[in-house]
Amino acid sequence: MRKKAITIKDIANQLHLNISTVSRALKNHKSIKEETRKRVNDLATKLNYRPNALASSLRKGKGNTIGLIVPNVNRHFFSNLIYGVENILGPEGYNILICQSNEMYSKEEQAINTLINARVDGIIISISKETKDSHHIEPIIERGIPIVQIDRVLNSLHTHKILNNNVKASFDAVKHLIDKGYKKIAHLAGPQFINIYKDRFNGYCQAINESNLEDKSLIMFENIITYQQGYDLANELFSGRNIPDAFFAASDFSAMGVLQALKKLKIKIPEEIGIVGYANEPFTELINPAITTLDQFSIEMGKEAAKIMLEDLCELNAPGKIKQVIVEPLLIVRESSNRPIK
Amino acid sequence: MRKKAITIKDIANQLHLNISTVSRALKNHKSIKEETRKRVNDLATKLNYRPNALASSLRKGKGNTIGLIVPNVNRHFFSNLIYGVENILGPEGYNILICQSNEMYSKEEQAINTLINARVDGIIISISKETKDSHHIEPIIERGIPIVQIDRVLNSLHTHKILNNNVKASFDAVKHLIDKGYKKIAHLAGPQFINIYKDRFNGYCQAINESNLEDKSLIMFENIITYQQGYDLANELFSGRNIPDAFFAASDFSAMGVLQALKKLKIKIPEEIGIVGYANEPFTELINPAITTLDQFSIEMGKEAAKIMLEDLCELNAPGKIKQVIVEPLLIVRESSNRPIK
DNA sequence: ACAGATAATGCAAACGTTTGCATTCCTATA
DNA sequence: TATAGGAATGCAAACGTTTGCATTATCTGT
Repeated sequence: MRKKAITIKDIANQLHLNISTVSRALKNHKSIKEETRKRVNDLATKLNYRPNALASSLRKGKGNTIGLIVPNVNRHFFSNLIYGVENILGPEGYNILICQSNEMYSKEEQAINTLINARVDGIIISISKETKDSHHIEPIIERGIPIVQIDRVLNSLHTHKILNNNVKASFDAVKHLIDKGYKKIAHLAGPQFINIYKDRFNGYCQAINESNLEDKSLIMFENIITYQQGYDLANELFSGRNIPDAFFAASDFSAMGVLQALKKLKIKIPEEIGIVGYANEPFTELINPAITTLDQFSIEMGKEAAKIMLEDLCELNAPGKIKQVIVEPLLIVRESSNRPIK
Repeated sequence: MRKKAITIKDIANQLHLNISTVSRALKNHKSIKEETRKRVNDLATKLNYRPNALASSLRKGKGNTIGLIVPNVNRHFFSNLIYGVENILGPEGYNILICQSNEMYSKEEQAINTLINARVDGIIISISKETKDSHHIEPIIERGIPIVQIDRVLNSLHTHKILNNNVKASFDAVKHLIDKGYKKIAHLAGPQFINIYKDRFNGYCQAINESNLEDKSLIMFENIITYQQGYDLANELFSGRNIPDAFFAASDFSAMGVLQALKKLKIKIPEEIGIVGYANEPFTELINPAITTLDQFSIEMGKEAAKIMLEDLCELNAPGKIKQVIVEPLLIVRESSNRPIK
């Protein structure tokens, strides 16, 4: 039973003005007499007039909306990205259209179509696990829609990018473990076809190789990123003999799994075994011992993406100029790796 | 340098058809010959045609978009709500426009305006802390835009509501502690002007009052919802004499604070002191001892809200019929309160 | 071969703005 | 007094669809 909305036409009729005059009055156009402007605005508020953004967007050819595609909105890292993006773009008058890929290529493709059809002014995307080619992204580029890739990116795609320096961060983390006197450091890695996990592994390798460790062999366990995987692996390892004395995990969750397993086994952390995680999940500082980890500044990353988007939208960037922001994660040393140096 | 987009007009011209025919062909209208339908569709894909959703929405008077207003997108509970909503509404072809109030009335009001102007088909909202009147919500109702309140609600407002049964859940939690033999149960409460915290306090009161405890006095500490507040309070309490033997916290974070403080003090959990939190934050099951808590089914709540919205949008609901869904949280008993009953 | 029905397509208005250009109405100046 | 010039407003097209109604093409049965 929705009653029809008030339009500028209604206002124009009541005031015996032309719609164009009303339109201009509402936009504070300079060539409108102060008096009529007031009359128009007064009536508008009295009638509870709301401009129809759809009509405006259609006419102007842009909708003040940007699309955001993430694998999942409820994962800590991604919801922080959203938060950052919204915090910059919201106050600038942009609407945020949210899409989830649920880690599926097909849904990502669908989301892109939706956003193109909605005539968004720009798209910020963190790609799904399944995404290995940019076929579905081409239409965005063809249409000249500004696009920013964030964290999980297709390197081959020539777009703005916001990246974490996963290599450096991982290098720092492992270096820190070495400095603390750990000599046999294992890496709990994520799937290597995802750029961020690959990079974390590389950082680990570099640090080991550049070290003065006698034994520079790499101990890498792939696909250990959940709590349970970490927990099980630790138990398995410590029933054997050749055991590492430190873990650098590509995920806080697996680090947590290891930590809990070790605690049950009465192994002293950090005295006997050191642990470093990745992502600075909220729980890492709440647990005892608190877990050393890397903060990714996820909110900042979202903000950076939004800023670059904004620059593109306002055409502040030289056309075709590609920007790349590398965010340096910060090693947060906590108890789980902080043993006195001998 | 955005080249102009293909429209049905372009297709019509190339095929010497009328735009209305093209429009109908693309929509699989029955009165279009199979052959022309194919010709149209083929050319459309060849030209990479994308329907302009703005134009369509304008013409049809509805945009297949729903607005979602939450205090913060990156809080676990709210991002789960979003996840639930998106999971139902996305596949139905609805776009989700996200707004944050940042717990401010003014931003909430602004968000509502934005959404009305965008001509969303419906609004799902979880109100901010500051929101105590519904003045800013009236315009939504006046316009007959379907609205669903979720979790944090204005009770006085006659709208669909998705609620957690905070009273019952809290009652259960405290009852559980009593059953486990705890005799002096304190409540760490949130700000009492927010409905959910008020309800949790009420559930606590009821359980104590209905119990067989000798001492039925209520021990309530208000505004203890962060980790630090819980931590500090516990330390303060245990330096005195008259100390509780169990805590029911309205927040997992303060429960965690208490737990860590007690662990440092070498107090045995759950043998000496029992702890129950609220919300089933991820960390509650990762810590040792794992924290007993209440799962709110936040994703389910989002889904329920979306479903009711969908019913309204499809006019399946009798007009004016208000629905209210009460989600019953589930007590998840873990170690922190699970001592053997004497 | 033709009326009448049915299938397929075309016409034009409408959705609510924005905006370049045209028009009107003043006021100031020569 | 005629007029240039600016201030204020009006006119109408355009944005890209959708849709009721009108029109034309095709078919059926007699």
